[in-house]
Amino acid sequence: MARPFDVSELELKWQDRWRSDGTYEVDNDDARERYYALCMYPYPSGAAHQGHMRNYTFGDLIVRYQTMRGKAVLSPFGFDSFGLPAENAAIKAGSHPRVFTDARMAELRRSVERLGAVYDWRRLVYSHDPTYIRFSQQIFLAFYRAGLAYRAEAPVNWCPGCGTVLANEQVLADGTCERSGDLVERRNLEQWFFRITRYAEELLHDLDGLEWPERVKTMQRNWIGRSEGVEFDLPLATDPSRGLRVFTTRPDTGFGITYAVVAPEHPLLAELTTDEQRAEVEELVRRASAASEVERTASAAGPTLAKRGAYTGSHVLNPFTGQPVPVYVADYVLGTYGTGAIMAVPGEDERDFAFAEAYGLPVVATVARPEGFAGGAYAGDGRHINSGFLDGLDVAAAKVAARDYLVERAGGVATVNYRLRDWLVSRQRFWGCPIPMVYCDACGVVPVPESELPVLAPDDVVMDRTGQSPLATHAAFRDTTCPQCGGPARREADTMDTFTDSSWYFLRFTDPFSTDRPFDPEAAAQWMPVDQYIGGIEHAILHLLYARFYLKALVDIGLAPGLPREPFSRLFTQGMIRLGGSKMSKSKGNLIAPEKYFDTVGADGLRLFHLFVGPPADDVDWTEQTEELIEGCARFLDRVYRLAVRDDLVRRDEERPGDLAVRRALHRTIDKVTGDIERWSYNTAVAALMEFLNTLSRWAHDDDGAHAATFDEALDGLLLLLAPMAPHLTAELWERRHPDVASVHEQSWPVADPSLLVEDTVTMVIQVNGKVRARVEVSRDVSEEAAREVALAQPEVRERLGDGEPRRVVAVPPRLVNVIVG
RNA sequence: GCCCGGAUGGCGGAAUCGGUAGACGCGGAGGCCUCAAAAGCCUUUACUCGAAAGGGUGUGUGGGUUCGAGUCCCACUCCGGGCACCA
Repeated sequence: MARPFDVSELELKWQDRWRSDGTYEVDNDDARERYYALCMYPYPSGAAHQGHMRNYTFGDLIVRYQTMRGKAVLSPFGFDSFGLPAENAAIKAGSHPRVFTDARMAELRRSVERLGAVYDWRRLVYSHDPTYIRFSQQIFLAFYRAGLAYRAEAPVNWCPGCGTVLANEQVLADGTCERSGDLVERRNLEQWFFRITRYAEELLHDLDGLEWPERVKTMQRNWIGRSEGVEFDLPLATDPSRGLRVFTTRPDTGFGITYAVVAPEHPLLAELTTDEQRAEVEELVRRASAASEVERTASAAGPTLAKRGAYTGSHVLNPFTGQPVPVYVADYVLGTYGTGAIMAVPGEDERDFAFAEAYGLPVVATVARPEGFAGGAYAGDGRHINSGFLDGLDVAAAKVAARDYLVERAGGVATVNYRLRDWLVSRQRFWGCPIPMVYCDACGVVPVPESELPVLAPDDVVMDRTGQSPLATHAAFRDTTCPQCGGPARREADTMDTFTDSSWYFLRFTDPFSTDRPFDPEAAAQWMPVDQYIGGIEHAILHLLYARFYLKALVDIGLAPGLPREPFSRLFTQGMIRLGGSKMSKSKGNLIAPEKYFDTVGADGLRLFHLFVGPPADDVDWTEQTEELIEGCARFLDRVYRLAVRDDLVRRDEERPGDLAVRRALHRTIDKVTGDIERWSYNTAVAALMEFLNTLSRWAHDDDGAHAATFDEALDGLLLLLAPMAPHLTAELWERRHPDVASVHEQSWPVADPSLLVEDTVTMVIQVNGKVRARVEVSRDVSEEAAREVALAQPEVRERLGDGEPRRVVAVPPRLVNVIVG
């Protein structure tokens, strides 16, 4: 496609200028109003793909727009540079992961700069920077001192063939290792946890004050999973003085308890299991320990369920009826949630019902079914039946009465339970931030003194084929002396989850210069919270929850005094780019590199495409047609260029009646584009600019010529509105038109003149029985009466009305009148 | 399986508060310009019946609420994201 100008030359010229002028560098003592815009820092997978381009196009639009609105905009860039892919690549190449990672970071930075996205590069932050490692470790130690970090046993995926721990991603659907094909085992290891559950209530509560997409807040609420209920004892049939502790949110259904289920990990299981049942129970426990949690909680119904539970041979007593009910063990009950045991009410719980059906257990309905109810379990509201003293009460009232009964008679305690679990941060890997702990035979677990930080992984390692972390076997790293007693000690060989790095990088951006602490709290307080955070919907839960936890904890333990307790006041989650039906990512190998577009349609063309293709929150399917859409966007930019540079335009001084319409169109466009940018509707903002260009060029090419002042106002307005979207072309055209004035990006964002926004007349729709039959021009402030009269006078209405009177007339002036006849 | 989304012309999408369905663009058709082509410009384009005027149908499926539903409610189908060690 032939362009009327040299795209690359033009764009590179402006990118050089922005870099050398430091246009988008901001200092911490900037006097302007602050604005912190942030795209989630990327994992450096290599040269950018279209998902990155989309992300940074949105982010850069905001940076430039807010700058034109007069703000000091903090726009930093960094890399989430630790992680599994680099380690895998290093194993494959037999090199050090840093070599791979540094190269990929440079590549990605080049693509991002070529897009024309502007950052304060002095503030670059990346996870494997020794300075960053040092402060990540300092924070870990502070968490440890505050009791927020502790050790406990937790299972890992163990591949016996590789002799190493696998990530969930490396375990195939059939439970085998993707590398060796061996069957993966679950093995318990002592590992480090962060006590995020201490903040469960606050993490839940504070969501209310955030300007986040509702669905992300809903996902987080469900993830935290607060439920109010009762914990109580089901007395053992053999010894009623002892009990099986269970948690339920439905104490009201207690009369319907027909069996109980314990998790395979439950401490009482061995005792509950009778000799006749032992073989069957042990078989089930063995199978369950090999399965992942998703597998265990999957497919609650269906024929496979029959293989997923076993009778223990024991009974407990239903505290409501006093009747003995059997105790089962089943894999879908998790040891980590609640008390690891449940009371089963198949009448009101679908999974209990499915299990009861599979094992031939009785079902008792304790809530009256609505008429026509045909299902098995009924979870809705209704009057209680078959429930003794609860009969006749609705669910809410029965819950209270049943709870009081359990508190009195069954050692019950009203409790709040959370689904959220503590955060397991240990990773048996090399390419991550080392956990700064030492194990001494004499002193036990000893933190590395802060003066000895950072603890860095050694460089002289060979990433061998097995993938086992070299930290565990590297003698010079492993063997150390105890900071307490000076005796021989071992270093912790595990590294931290990379989510720990991404949980505080946005704080480091506010002050990446401090060398004695993670960040200066005063500087951070000036920028925080992030005004606009942008990233993929796939981060809706984990990253965004961990980062929220980190900031709250940092404030509480004194590392971030004066900071708000929430990091991201506004969040936008962009849709993903899909190619062939799945997410575009390096790991899937379905990438479309942006480079080829830089030379043809330019960064501006590609940016405009990402803005125009659809709502930013929606997924984009990359298809054959995508190329043509991109060309269309470049075509629009060409038309802007030609209109701006043409010298054969007839410029006249006297005004004509049609000129006002162009000014009105301009101000309507200013109003529309500004509103659309504020509400994340970039696709319609671009459409409005295209529409305005159509109006403007049609008018300017008219034989009468263009009124000079109107033309200049309109074209300048167009360039200003387009500047955050297509920054290179608009900078160039602005400079040609105004060589002595500051750059378009240093101009103020245009403001619409309200007097030019109001129209005198509007189109009113006349409907008969809800179908549009006529349209009439009416005054904006037409009265209801007048609207009604106009409608009834329309021939299309009279024709359908005949001699009769309308049954009803609904008038909504000045939009429409609906005449109901017949 | 559980939690969260989505579905509108040939295609991407618009309709911001329950009030004109299809803005804007892509593609297609016709034309202008040209020796010709590319580029550019102009007209047209939901489907359907009709020569036209005009009529009917239409926002994944089935029901409901309403004067009026793409938008609200109920039930479903299909597609996508997350499920705690990919990031």
